[in-house]
Amino acid sequence: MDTARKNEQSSEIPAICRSCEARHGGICGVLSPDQLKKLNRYTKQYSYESGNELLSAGEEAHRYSNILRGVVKLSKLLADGRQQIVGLQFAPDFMGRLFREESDVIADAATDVTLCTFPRNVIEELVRESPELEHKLHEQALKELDEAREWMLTLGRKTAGEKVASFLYLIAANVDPELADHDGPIRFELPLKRSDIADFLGLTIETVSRQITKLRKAGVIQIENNRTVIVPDLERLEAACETDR
Amino acid sequence: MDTARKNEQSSEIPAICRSCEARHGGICGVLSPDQLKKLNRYTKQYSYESGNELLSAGEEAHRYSNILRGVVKLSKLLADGRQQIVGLQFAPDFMGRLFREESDVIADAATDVTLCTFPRNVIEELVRESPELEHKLHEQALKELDEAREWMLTLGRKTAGEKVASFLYLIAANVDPELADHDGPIRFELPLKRSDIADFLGLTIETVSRQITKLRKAGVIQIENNRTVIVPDLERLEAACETDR
DNA sequence: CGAGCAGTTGACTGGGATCAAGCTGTGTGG
DNA sequence: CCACACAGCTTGATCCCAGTCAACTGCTCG
Repeated sequence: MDTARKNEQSSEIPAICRSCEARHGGICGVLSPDQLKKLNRYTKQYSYESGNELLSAGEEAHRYSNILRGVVKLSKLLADGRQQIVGLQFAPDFMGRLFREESDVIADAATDVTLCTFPRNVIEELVRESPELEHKLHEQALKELDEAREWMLTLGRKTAGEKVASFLYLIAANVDPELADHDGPIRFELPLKRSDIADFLGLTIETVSRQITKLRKAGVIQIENNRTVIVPDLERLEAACETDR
Repeated sequence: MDTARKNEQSSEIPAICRSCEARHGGICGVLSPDQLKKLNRYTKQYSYESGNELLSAGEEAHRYSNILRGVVKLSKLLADGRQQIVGLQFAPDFMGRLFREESDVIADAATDVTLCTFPRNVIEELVRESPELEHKLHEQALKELDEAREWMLTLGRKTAGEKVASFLYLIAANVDPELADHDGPIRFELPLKRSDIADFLGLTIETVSRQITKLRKAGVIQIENNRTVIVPDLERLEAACETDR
């Protein structure tokens, strides 16, 4: 019977995976119990404190990862130290540049982070034998491309005030996606400190600070403890993302 | 015999595909003769003059395309008309956002463009039955993501002079990839007019013009006819991409 | 208590935007 | 053939937004 077969299969799923939240949204969701068992033989979990480097540019990445907890910032550097954050990744995203020896971005823990890591070659072999896995990763890449392009518009054409509003909106939407059509106030922790926000927006920390103050004085947001933000009306914040001229 | 079999197979490739240059670098290269024949039943070629719109944001894309000739710009708009180019595509790139009803970018012909187009559902069916095709498209998506992130660094952290140098360097490298380690002068046509360059760099046309003049006076580039550029020493141009402070 | 990090605020500066004029090539019609 | 219009580009004068430099607050940790 079908349900019996399902139960039998799921009983073969490694215990550590069965209790793993990343399995549902993450790439492991498309793997068969056998594949999960194979992968599980080589996985290792690591935890990092906020600020630690997970992967540096040009370094050969021996392992890929799922993000189980926390926020990872991907950034790029110029020779003289100027920095730009080019992506943020949240659980249960897959992290790592497939089909390439080395990464050209730096990955840092923006918050405390836990990763479930696997060796390059194991993942690449699984990708070869599982079109579903490749499809899943392909979709994630397209999603990241959409996000990067949206962000290029922000970086290239928005004012400082609009940039800060856009960042807050991005976090508000990402932290609680199901609140998108919810009308009440939204409250969340910023995963980045001011200097990271500045690196994300192509601004300085002073400008970020001033624009946050401005949004606060305009009543669009409220601030607690520098890191906790309350958005009383998400639509007002959304409007601030592109009307500041 | 193997070679005989190959010849027999290749004789089944549709004539129009056999003479198509995009087949080698493009996605069609991974398709079997049978798949090519199937696809070929639904393909249509279209040509567009520079400036024409190929696809508008929010519009449902019924067809995907290979770019056979020309340069396509992908851009995004804000409500008040501010524009940002978020990607450039050259032959033989594949064009279209897979697995999504509608595109969130506008595609315009930056130069005269010829496309080989196919219906959405045919491509998506081929992707489902051919892991090689999905892999090829996945790799292109990752390449575009790398490019987008490189450009985010330029948009967020470079000065106007560095931005313009970076753009010229990008074109010089893309137009003639095999000239990468070639020492002599490089000469090429800019595929974009000044206003497009400005939209690509997040600048105004006046600033673009001034910075081009500055590079010309510094001897980094020479200009003929506003559109033709000569780079006597690619390394000097490369240096100008991130040392302008 | 002091050291040090994160954030805010103020005064001043400067790079790129804005506004405006002029230049150059190209096509069009008399 | 010239006169004209127009689009693409350049150059100049001025302005303003965000960067820079600096001082200060608040918090945490030793």
